[in-house]
Amino acid sequence: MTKRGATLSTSDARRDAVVDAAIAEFARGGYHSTPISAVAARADISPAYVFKLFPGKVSLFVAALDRCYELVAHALSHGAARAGDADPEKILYEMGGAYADLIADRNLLMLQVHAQSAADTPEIADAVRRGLAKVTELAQARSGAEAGQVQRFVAYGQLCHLIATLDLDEHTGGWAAVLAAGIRHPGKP
Amino acid sequence: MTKRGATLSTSDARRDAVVDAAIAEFARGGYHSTPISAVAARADISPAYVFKLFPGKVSLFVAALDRCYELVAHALSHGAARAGDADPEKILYEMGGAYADLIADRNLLMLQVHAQSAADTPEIADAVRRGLAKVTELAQARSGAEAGQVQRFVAYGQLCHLIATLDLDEHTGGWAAVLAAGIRHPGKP
DNA sequence: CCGTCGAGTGATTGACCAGTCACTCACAAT
DNA sequence: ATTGTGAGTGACTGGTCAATCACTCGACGG
Repeated sequence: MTKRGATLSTSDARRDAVVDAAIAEFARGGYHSTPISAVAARADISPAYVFKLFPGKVSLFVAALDRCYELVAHALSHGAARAGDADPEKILYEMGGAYADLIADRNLLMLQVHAQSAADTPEIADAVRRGLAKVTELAQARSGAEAGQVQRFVAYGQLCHLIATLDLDEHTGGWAAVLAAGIRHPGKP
Repeated sequence: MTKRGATLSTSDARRDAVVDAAIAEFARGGYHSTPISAVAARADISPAYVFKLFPGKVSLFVAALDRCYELVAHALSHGAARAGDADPEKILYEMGGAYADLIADRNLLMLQVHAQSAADTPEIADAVRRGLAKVTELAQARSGAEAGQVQRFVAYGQLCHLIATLDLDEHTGGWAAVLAAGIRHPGKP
């Protein structure tokens, strides 16, 4: 997290704004089909200036991804806090609910999907591993659950990504209802 | 499945070869960063001829994806057959094993990952939904398992994709071992 | 021997995009 | 007033890629 609230030079503020724009744009188009100019336009600056704030396209994507996992970790942490000191299963359930709330707008979710697909770029793969490590360790530490429960937690998170990406719900067909059952659908209460 | 073995004009044989090449190349680079010329080179034809065999890049990708899900369905079907009429849980377990064997070379796995990321193209999203419907219905019908078990089956399949994409194994760190526990790692016995 | 039909290609076009560079402009300190 | 500094941009470059088209070549029937 860049030190928001601390004295903040204009260019650091810009950098943060560009990261926000990058999350939105990369979530829409993915890494390879999102031009820097789209991010620049959303942040209301010129494409050239993006390259003064970040050394290249990859590092901008990585910055967006780092921020994404930061937000996810933050949400999970709050979910765990909300559950208090219930049993592990219940704490994981609350964390899942907090995650569902966070990704309701789909940006953070799609960014993760696109990142997985772009993981042949080593810097991106590293960022995903870093983020996933943080999330996994946080889920395990805060819930006190066994490894198998944490594994299931992440697996259903991945399933949730698939469901959201494909816009599945019961009206898509019986098979879709099987996959989506009990998964809080992003964008719906 | 294209009628392999039936009398087959030269151009149909080419089309099949191009689909094979497309699976390999799209699995490497994903949809947006794989040029048609790469597929053409692997199939030993000119890029121009690819456009005579397929109306455009999207339909080539969709053809590759359709074939991918065909192979997956075939593998699951064999896994189910191997299990005989054991209990549903055991049949699903065998199907999972058959899937792990199939995707040992990662091409079919990575193609699915890339397809999910490219699902903002409607034709691709349709193809993924079609394939996933086939797989889900097959798993349910052949195993006789309840919806919840089938859902878990697919969720762990997605987790398996994540693990393979990021090359996770126990030596990546403790958190990776949590996620990868009991998952047959592609490319290892 | 000729025509034609399908396989296959070379060359090109038009668009797009990552990254660079020289430049302007506003402002602050001396 | 002058100078220095950092924010911000316009214009350009080199390269890539999807798609098109006119073309060649060989096989095969008459």
